[in-house]
Amino acid sequence: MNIFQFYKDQFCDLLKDNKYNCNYEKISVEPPKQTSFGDLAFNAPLILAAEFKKNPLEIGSEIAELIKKKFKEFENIDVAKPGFINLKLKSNFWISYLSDFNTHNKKIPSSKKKINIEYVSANPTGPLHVGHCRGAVYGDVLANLLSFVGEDVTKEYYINDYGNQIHMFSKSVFARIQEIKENIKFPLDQGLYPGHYLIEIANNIIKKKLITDISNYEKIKDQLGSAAMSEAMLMIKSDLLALGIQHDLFVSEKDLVSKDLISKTIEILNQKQCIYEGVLEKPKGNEIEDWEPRSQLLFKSTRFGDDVDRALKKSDGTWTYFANDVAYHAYKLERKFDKYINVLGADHAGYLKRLKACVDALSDFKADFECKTCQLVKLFKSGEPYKMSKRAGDFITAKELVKAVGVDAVRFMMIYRSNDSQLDFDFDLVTEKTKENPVFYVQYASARIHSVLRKTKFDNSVFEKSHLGLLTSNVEIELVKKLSLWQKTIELAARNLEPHRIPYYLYDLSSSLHSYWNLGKEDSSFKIIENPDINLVHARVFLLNKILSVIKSGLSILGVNAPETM
RNA sequence: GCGCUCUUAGCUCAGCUGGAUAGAGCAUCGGUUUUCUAAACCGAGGGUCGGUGGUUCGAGUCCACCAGAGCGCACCA
Repeated sequence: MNIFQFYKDQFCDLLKDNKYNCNYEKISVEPPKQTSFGDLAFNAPLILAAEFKKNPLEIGSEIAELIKKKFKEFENIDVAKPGFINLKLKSNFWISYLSDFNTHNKKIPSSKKKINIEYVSANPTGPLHVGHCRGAVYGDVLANLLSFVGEDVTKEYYINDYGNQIHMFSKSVFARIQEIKENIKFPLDQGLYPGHYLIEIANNIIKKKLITDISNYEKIKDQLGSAAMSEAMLMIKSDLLALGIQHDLFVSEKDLVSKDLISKTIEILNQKQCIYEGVLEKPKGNEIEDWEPRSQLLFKSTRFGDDVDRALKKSDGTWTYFANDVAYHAYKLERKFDKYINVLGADHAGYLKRLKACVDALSDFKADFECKTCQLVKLFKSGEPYKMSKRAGDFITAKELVKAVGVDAVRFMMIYRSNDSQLDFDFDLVTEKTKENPVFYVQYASARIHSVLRKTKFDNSVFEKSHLGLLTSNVEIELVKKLSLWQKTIELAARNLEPHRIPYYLYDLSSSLHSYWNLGKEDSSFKIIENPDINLVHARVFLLNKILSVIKSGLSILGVNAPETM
């Protein structure tokens, strides 16, 4: 239960019943700035004061009286300075809260939202590199989070397996095959993909006998292209698996093209009068040598908030990449989701407005379509920027990163910052086994609790919950209060698509746990296991179990392991 | 030139649909251990929230302008 939401609803009903009408959207029940203020801060006096043109403190004491009359679980109700009502819940409220605490909220099936989330969608021309990792993890954690709060999530990958780059890729693989089979040196001056992974792809194609006759490139290029791409996709899927990611659906651009979806979609836009033949202005700023004014088929994206209209056809008359993408989004819309999320790298941010524009055009502004970008990741090693290898086409792959620091560290750290902020990723820090490493710190909390569970062999089912009343110390009640922030945290994270709130919360909870743990060193009455009162031991273990369940749930949303021992 | 994102403690960053005295970690300084996992804990100092205006009872949060950083800017994908 989210107690803040619960009391907000309760208090709003109370206000309504007593004719305190206002914009209830503005009313909030939140944790106060300082714990000394109590457990809940209710801002109604500030909102009502404006509405009723009265002193907030005066209204505050009226409402405080109403609350006092109706609710018995508050130990203290104060009206404070600018116009807050601060409420402190009795400790027996927290005890019963703990007793019923659950990490999940049941969601009524009818309120489930169908959500499509597209992420990674890296080109099928080679393995994932480190630059893909952040968006990949962000998208995946978001998917986990939305599933956790009860939504129906489809994880989607769009494969750009069509167009020029695929020809170049296929030529490159061909050159590598020639190099292997006929000792023809790989040409470095023809703009081919130089990366070493192409050798691996070439070898696989030879090994699997996917292509045997290499005498005439033109004759086999389509077959070779498909073979090379499916090899590349195998690489990507294996990289994703190493990152703990599995998509539900892979949509192929080539399929959309072969189903003639592009011209069909463009015709829809045409009927909506969003298409015209026109000439784009020369972009300012960066000089383009071979620029020439050109009449092209254009999408009127400026009507939907874009900066310029966008080309749908190239000068040779074929569809642009964007035209295909419009069709892809039409295909998404056709499948009727309640919400569409698209995760992109910061380097594609410039693409965002035209995507939104085409979705708005196709859906008549009805689709809930949101693009999220992830800022770049800067790699560090012991505080120094990490230099990538200079060899052309060589980069740190996702797999190398996972191999170097482990999937837990990669996932946790990639999500540890707001997606809008650039991220420093330090290879050394994330493998340290000290509290400086947040991954370790949270996992250590899990291991500590497990160690207690092992020693006490405590059986939840035989525990008499009435003994929870033995948890009388302030720190224990504070721990329960911290647990109560869990629901709020995931709801906020899910609503705003901000999964970074979860590791922050877990860090905070772990810190409270470690702190609690160490009390026993100063004062043996705080020892959890070595305590004469067996019922108190059980009550404390019950509390630890609930903390563990939150840590486990949180880490499972992040896709990070919660270890039993370390 | 235009667009998107960022600017909060020495460093790296949180900060909820605008709310009370702006929070963590690192670093610095000082304490706690014959351990229920010290791979931990406790304490101290440290701030003109990039700048200037505006909106209002109230702005780190919203708006405008300015400055700095990152990313991107026909037909590629």
